[in-house]
Amino acid sequence: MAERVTDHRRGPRRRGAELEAAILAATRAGLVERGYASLSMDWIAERARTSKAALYRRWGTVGELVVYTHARLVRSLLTVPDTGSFASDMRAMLRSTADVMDSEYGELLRGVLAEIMKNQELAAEARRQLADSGPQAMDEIYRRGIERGEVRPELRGTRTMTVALDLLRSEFILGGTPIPDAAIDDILDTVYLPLVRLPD
Amino acid sequence: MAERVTDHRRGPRRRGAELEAAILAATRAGLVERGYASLSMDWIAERARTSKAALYRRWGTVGELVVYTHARLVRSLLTVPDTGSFASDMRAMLRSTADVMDSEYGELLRGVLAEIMKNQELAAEARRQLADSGPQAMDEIYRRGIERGEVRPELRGTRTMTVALDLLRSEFILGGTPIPDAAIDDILDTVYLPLVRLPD
DNA sequence: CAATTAGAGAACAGCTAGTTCTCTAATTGA
DNA sequence: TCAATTAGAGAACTAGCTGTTCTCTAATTG
Repeated sequence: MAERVTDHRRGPRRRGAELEAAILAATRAGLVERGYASLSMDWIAERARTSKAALYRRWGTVGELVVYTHARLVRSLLTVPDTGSFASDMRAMLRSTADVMDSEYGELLRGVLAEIMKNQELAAEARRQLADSGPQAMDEIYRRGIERGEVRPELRGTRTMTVALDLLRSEFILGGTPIPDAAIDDILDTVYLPLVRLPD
Repeated sequence: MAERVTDHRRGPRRRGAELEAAILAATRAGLVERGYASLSMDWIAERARTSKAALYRRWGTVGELVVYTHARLVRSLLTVPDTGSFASDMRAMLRSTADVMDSEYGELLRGVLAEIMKNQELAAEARRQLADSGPQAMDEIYRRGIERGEVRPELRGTRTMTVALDLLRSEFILGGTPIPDAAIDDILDTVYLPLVRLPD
C-alpha cells in the first residue's frame, strides 16, 4: 500500500558521461557553497539529483571524488603566456596561478592538499597531479627562455626550474589568499631570477 | 536500582595540567595509532580515561586540539646545531627536521597542515605556529653565518632566509617521507647556498 | 567547614559514511 | 525485435562521530 507521489525512476535516466558531468558539477558547487570541510556524499548526490549508490559505484570516498574532480579541471586552468621575455612570462604565469588560487578553484586545491595530508593511498595520485600540471606549463616558458638565451639551459627539468612554483604554493598554504603582487615579485626578483638567469 | 560495578568518580580525580597532559598524550597516541583522518574526540577521551565533557570544555573541535598539541610539542623539537660552518649547520638542521617529519611527529604536522586547508578560523593560528617555529631556529644559524662572514647579512629576516625550509616543507607535502639526503643536498647546493653566500 | 569548581559517566539528537535492498529505465546483442 | 544484462533511483539501515546536557561527586577555594 505504498503511495508514491513522484517516482523519478520513470523519468529520463542519465548515464555514463552525462551523469558523471552532473556529479562533478555538484562537487564543484559543494566546494564553493559549503567548502571542503562540509562536503558530503549525501549532499553531492542530492545536488546532482542522483543516488548515493551511483556515487559509490564510481568513488569510494569524498576524497577520491575531489581528487578526480581536480584532475578533470586542472588541465583547463593552465595558462602559458607569451609576453616577449622570460621574466615577464614567469611573472604573468605566477600571477594568473595566484589568481586561480583565489578563485573557486582555490577551494578545490585546498581539498586536494587536505586529502594528501589525510589519506596515504590517495596522496600518491594527488601528488602526481600537482607535480605534473604546474611544471608542464613551466617547461614551455623555460624552453622559450633558453631559445632567447635568457636562462641557464642546464637547469631545465631540474628541481630548480620549479622553485618559483613551489614557493608560490608555500605562500598559498602558509599565507592564504589573495596573494599580493609583492609576494610574487619577491619570489621572482629575489630568489628565482638570480638563480636561473644566465650570468652575462 | 542502578548497579554500578565501577564508579571512577570515587578514584583520585585528575585536574588542570595533569589532565591536560594526559589528553595531549592520548592525542599523540591517536595520531600514531589511527592517523589524523580517524582521530575523534570519543577515542581520545576514552584513551585518556576522561570524559568528552572535559575535552569540549577546553577545545571546540579535534582540529583545535591537534593544533594546540602541535604548539605544545613544536618547541621541544627544534635543534640548532653548531658544527663550525654555515653550510654544515644548515645541512644538519634540514636533515634533523626531515627526520622529525618522518617520525610520529610527521602525522601531527600532517594534521596541522590538513587543518589549515580545511578550517579558515584555525588556519591563522596554525600558520603562525609554522611561520614562527622554523625561522626562529634558522635565524640563530644565520646570525652565526653573518658573524663568520659566510652569508649576505642583508637577507637576514627576509623571505629568502627561509627558502630552504619552505622547499623542505614542499618536499614533505608533495614527496612524502622519508626525505632522501639527495633532496636536502639539492635544496642547499643548487638553490639556497648560491643565493645567500657572499660573493668572494 | 561551606561554597564553588570541575571531572566522570551516561544519555541523547542529529548528521554522515557506507552498504544493500527493490524497482525499473536504458542498453546490448542474438 | 525481443530477451538478457547493465546501471540509475530511491530508500532503508547500521555504525560511528559530534556536540550538548544531564547527574553525581571529588577537589579546591575562601
